[in-house]
This record gives sequence, C-alpha cells and structure tokens, in this order.
Amino acid sequence: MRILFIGTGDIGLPSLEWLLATPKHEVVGVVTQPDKPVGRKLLMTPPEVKVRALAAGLPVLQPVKIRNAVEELRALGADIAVVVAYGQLLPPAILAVPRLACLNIHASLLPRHRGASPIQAAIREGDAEKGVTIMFMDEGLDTGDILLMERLTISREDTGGSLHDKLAASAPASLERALDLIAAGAAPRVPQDHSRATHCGKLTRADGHLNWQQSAVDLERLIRAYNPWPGSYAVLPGGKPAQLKVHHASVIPGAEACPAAGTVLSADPKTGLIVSCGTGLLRLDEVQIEGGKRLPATDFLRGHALEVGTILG
RNA sequence: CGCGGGAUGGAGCAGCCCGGUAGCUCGUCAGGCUCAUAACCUGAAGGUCGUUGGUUCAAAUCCAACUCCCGCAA
Repeated sequence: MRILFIGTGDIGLPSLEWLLATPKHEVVGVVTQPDKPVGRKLLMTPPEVKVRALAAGLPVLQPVKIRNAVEELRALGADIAVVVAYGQLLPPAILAVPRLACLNIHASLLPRHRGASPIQAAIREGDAEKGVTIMFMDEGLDTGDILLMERLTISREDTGGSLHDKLAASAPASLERALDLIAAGAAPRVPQDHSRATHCGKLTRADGHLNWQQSAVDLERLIRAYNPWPGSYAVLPGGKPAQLKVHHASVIPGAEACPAAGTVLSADPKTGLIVSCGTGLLRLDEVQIEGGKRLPATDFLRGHALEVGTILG
C-alpha cells in the first residue's frame, strides 16, 4: 500500500525504518514538525525522522500548521496515513486525505493514558502493564476506534527512557499486523470505553520538582518515570538555592517513622544520601548539581558538604 | 554573539578576589590493631593545577585566545 508517514518523535523511527524496508508497502511522503533551534548554541536541528526520510530520498513536508498542507498531501495519493508522535492534532480535512484510513500508533493501552506523555504516566502511576495501541484516528485526542493492542510488562527497573525504547522497538510488528488486516479487509474496529479514559498532559521541567509530602514509593516511581525527560529535582536551600537533579533513587524498605518530609537524615559518603518523605524514606543514589556532572551520591557528598537536618524544597 | 557554572594526583572538591611551601574527604599500596567490620592507627606512592601565549624576580592564582564538560532557556 501507499503509506504517508506523519511523525516527529524518535519513538516512531523504528516504524519508519520498517516501512522503508518492507516490500509490502511504499512510503510516498513524510510529514514532520519544522526544524527547531536546539542545544546551548541554539543550532537549527531537524527531527531525526526528517534526516532518515531525506536519506531515503523521500519528499518531506514540515508545515507549521498541517491544515494548510491538505492539497500537497492529497497529491501524494496515499492509501494509509501512519501517525506517530507527530505533535499536532489532525483536523478533519487531513483525516480525509488518505484513501483508506489514518492510523495512529499510541504508546499506551487505550483508553488509559490518552495524551502527550503516556509512557511517563504509566510508570508514575505504577502500572504493571504497558503497550502499544493502533487505532483509527478521529477528531478527538486519542479517542479513535481500536484496531489492535500489543501488551508488555513494565519491570521495576524500567525508566521512561528504557520503556520508550522498548515500545518503539515493538511498534513495527504491531504496525505490520495492522496493515495486513486492513489490506485483507479484516481489520477489527472496537470503540473505546470512554468512561475509563485517563489523560496525561505535556510535561515540563517543573513537573519534575519532587514533592516530599508524597510517599517514598510514589517519588521513586516519578523519578524513574521522568528519567531522562523531564528529569526530577530537589531544591537545596541556601543563599542561592540550587537544583539538585535526582537521576536514580530507591525506597528504603521498612522505614516508617520519620521527621518532617524533606529532611535529610543522612549525608555521609558511607551511608549515602537519605531523605524522609511523606511516608517512608528515600535514598538518592545518583544526583547532579547545577553545572556539575551526574555523580553517585557518595561521590557527590565527598566534595559537597550537606548537613543532616537540612530541609529540601 | 541567548544566560550561567566548571576543568587542580585514581574519584569528588578547596585554594584563585589579596601572585611566593599542593590542601580536604576518599580511593590505592604496605604495615599494625580487631572475633569481626562502611571501624581505627601508622607509613608510602601518585599532580608539567585543560591548552597556548602574555604580565612578573616569581603564576593554580592576574590578562588574552582556544579546547572540552555541564546547568538554564529553547
């Protein structure tokens, strides 16, 4: 079939690669977000999807508003549009462009975790299961009828980053099955149970500000979910408060009675950096001060005095 | 020219403002003590202080340029 690929995030790369490689389908064009200034030098940087598409000699469109590109897209004569982490809602005029359907690959088991950050949400909420859903897009946000779902379990060590990579890698197999079903005219179409839907918004740095009133268990999940993006941090009090990023932490089992949430109970290179939470204790294993490198907490403490009793913000 | 922090033995830091003996917490090695230990004691090795140039009797320290690392912002 003739495929129009619409996506920006790296999570769609394996799917794009598969589409380019398979003899069953032909990619007729790629739509992705415009290049953006990135990094300390603010260099204009194209999405990786664009780089890959250009390398394959495909036409690439980067409309600021996709609604203004209806004619160009129609001219590509696509049978199916495959949409994954594009970053713009598709208006009805665009949904009507492909001959058969607009399929969306979404990194959650819908209707749970509709929205922009399904992977982080699943880890943060302590979900045991994760997966990829392929659905027929409609005008809503991740509300379309479901074609198929692929499940996988979340391990206790999974971070937002590791789960992102697993889901990205598993997506092509799901996509292949979905396209085969459509080609055979046998694609199921199951409406979502909208009453059970949950939503997750776009994340910002501020979402990573650790709230020590929460339980150690919840905080550990949040730290894991938000690694590597948007990251999580505590605030060290002082003349000029500094952010201390927390890359990895672990719950200290069996610890209950504790003083005010956010109190540093231990800051010794030998025992580690331990903080009391709303419930339970959390040991910060790997941290990073502003301007510094990420370090094991024990190394960090060798050079940065942190008094026991300090209250973290 | 978006804003800012940094580069000092193997690790993490101090010293720099006010030039003049290389410091701290560890690690490593050797020895001692201990039933034992993330314990303690003694001793030792290990650094052209990111690079290049300048100022100076003298530069980790002051000046200039460069390289690399990192936080913010986007």
